[in-house]
Amino acid sequence: MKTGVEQSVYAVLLLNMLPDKAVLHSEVISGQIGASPTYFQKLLRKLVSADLITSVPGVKGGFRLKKDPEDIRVYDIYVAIEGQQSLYSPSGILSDVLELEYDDRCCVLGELMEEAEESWKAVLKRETIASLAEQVESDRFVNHVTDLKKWVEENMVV
Amino acid sequence: MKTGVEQSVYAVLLLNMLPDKAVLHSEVISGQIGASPTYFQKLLRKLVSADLITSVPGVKGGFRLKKDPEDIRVYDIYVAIEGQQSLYSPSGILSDVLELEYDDRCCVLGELMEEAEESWKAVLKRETIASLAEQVESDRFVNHVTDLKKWVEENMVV
DNA sequence: ATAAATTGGATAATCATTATCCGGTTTAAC
DNA sequence: GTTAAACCGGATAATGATTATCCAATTTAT
Repeated sequence: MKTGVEQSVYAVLLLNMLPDKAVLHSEVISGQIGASPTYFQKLLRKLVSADLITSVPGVKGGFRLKKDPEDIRVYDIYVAIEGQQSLYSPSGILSDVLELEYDDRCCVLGELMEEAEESWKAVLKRETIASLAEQVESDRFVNHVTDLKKWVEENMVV
Repeated sequence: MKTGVEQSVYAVLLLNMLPDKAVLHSEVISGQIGASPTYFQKLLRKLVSADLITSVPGVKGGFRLKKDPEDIRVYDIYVAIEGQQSLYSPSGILSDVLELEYDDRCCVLGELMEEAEESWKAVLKRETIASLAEQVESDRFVNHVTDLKKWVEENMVV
């Protein structure tokens, strides 16, 4: 998996710590995450296009969650960033070898890989931002999270 | 997934059609699969290093299965080609953010991705070359497979 | 001996991801 | 209004992993 997805998940986790109506400037987020600011904007925009977060233009602008954290699955973020393309893109090798018709392109290996991928996606669909946030708070990181929340309050706008 | 794995699986399926002690020249295989001959040799060598196939050097040399098809899992081929590296390589972003100790690097997202990957691998571990070959034979491709077997007999050595 | 195959290393080409730049639009504050 | 600060979107370069090529060395059947 590409790092873009990982960074995006953490960005959404940060936005989830915002109080109502507050926003976070994109450079503030990318700075905290340690990502390239310009590239990170592209990622944020993909999240906007996917209706996961909202953007506020202009001075005092920034980004904010659009959906409830319970309604944002890790899988949604994955799709928003990487698109619907699957991990496995069948090149139709065996199809050529066996001179199959177009309908049969979904050959044995393709079927297997598709099943494997569905199994992979199922795990990502199970977890939401809310459940992740809960883990972060309840687990071993409680102290650090309070620091992080303080940082969010210091850097948020409006 | 990279095409190298896909090509390798089909190569092993081809080798599985060989009668005992016969071998297939690497360029014959890559020609049938439609892969770059020189790069395909690298793939075959990885399969050799993983003890999945055997190579016979010299005139009348080539490649042959080393294990029984029942003992070659699709997952074995995947690991042979791509190595143990996981789909998800945690960049430790949240670790930095939360200033975690090294032991805690396995943060929430990392654990989730690991579980997803295990689920993905499980499907690949389930299927073997033997079961794939069985599907190919029993399914809709029976006619084509006999053609393919004829081709193998015409192009094999010894 | 010779021809034909694999072995292994060094190296180039290709492609997707990541990163940067710039002009345009929106909005808060003066 | 004017200005400053933010997002928007397209074009484009840099990076890195995968794929591809070449070449000398080794092995083996004829």
